[in-house]
Amino acid sequence: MSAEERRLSILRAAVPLFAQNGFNGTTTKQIAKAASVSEALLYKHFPSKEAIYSELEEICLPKREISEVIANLVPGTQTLVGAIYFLISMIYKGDPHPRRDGVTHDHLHRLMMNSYLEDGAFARIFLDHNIKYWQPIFQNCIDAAVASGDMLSDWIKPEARWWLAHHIGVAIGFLNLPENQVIRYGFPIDQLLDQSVRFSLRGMGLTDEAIKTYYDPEKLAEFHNSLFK
Amino acid sequence: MSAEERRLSILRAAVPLFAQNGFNGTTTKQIAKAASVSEALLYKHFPSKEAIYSELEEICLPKREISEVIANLVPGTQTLVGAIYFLISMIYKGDPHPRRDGVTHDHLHRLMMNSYLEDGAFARIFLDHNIKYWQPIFQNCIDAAVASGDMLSDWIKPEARWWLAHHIGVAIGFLNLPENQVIRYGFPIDQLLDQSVRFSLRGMGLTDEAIKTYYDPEKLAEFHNSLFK
DNA sequence: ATTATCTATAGATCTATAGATAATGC
DNA sequence: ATTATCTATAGATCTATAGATAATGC
Repeated sequence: MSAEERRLSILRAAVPLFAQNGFNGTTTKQIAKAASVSEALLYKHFPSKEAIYSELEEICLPKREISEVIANLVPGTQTLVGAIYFLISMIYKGDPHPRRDGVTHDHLHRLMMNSYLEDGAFARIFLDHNIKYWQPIFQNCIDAAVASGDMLSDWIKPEARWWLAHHIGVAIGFLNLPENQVIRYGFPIDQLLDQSVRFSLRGMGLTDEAIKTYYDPEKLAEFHNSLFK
Repeated sequence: MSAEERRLSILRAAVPLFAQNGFNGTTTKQIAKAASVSEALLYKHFPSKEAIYSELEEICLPKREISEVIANLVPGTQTLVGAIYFLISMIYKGDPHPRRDGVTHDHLHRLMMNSYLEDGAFARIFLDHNIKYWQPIFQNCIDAAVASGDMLSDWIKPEARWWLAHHIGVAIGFLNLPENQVIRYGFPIDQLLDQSVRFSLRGMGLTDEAIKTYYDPEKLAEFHNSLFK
């Protein structure tokens, strides 16, 4: 195996371990075993365990930017509703078909959450990468929705509209990581995505009329899946 | 020092360490040093490092339940708005004056976040404890707000109203833990609490009219502080 | 006498390196 | 020749315990 291939295979092997057990909970021995190499070889490719950890982002960014598909849709209320549904369901549940070979959504999510408890470096790289694609979509759609009267233009900061929807997605994903349910919502968990999207759309300032017109969870779930064909 | 006193002093010393560095990032040596005792003594009071970690909750629950103050207010829209503001600001920023000797809000928050990445045991204990006080307040206030026409009664599940407001609080607290800002909101960070509360109130189904009438951030900040006198 | 505490250390494990060997490509 | 890889191990550190000593309260 060439140096570069081996390097990547080590990183791929390290992702699930660091994701599940955090930096301190993962040993170089575990990584070596998962990558089927000796511990010594790790240090030929990386100066330290710390270096392996900090270079994980290299294989965690998606190859094909799915949000590009959305970027080509006509900006408007319908697209906005779809984008918010898509944003929240992607953060919460991830891709139906993973787009990063071997790196699942759960791994990525846990690496992000670990990062927020550390210096945030990994999270920053990942968010910066993604926000590039999302920001113009949201901005244009919001402008269009406001112009068409579907969205209130009041006290809310434009960026707060999508960031707080994003935050709802992060929260429902994060707080429901443990297998043993921590939060007892008092309603079936399979309604959580729907409730969160509606809550966010209304919080963002979309009128209840517009939500009724444009938010169709079944159609959106279909649309969501169609993006991954 | 008596056995019980020593036990608690060890737990108190361990909190900042586990909070900052997680379970695997904390050593028994560090705990012993922070508690000014020998490592051997730790094991007279606890069977293992794991046991120290899992018993931290003992000193993390507040002595005086601040939400009891709110429970005595008249249920209604005004109280609901106050309670939501209070809930979110407490999760995000914590008490102005810490109520758990030595255990700061930041420690508690980090222990919670670590727990969600583990088995959720600590988080479950803590949430169960608190929800007891909050749930009836929210339930009664929402009923009253709906009855008075200040709150829509539509698709939203009653429990989703407060849980998703709670989630917003968790998210803004969690995603802003790193000293180096990860999220670039595009508006001043000191407006984040206000934006989050408004977003939540609207998402919950409070009418914009009711928000205008009952939500006064300055009064609420004052009220918030008055609770800790 | 009992309780609280310490010193010393066992035994395991962890990160990282030194030095040797096998495989590859010119 | 160069590159990829391994075995073996140094040196540090980690959790936990054994056994001794100091302090306390009847």
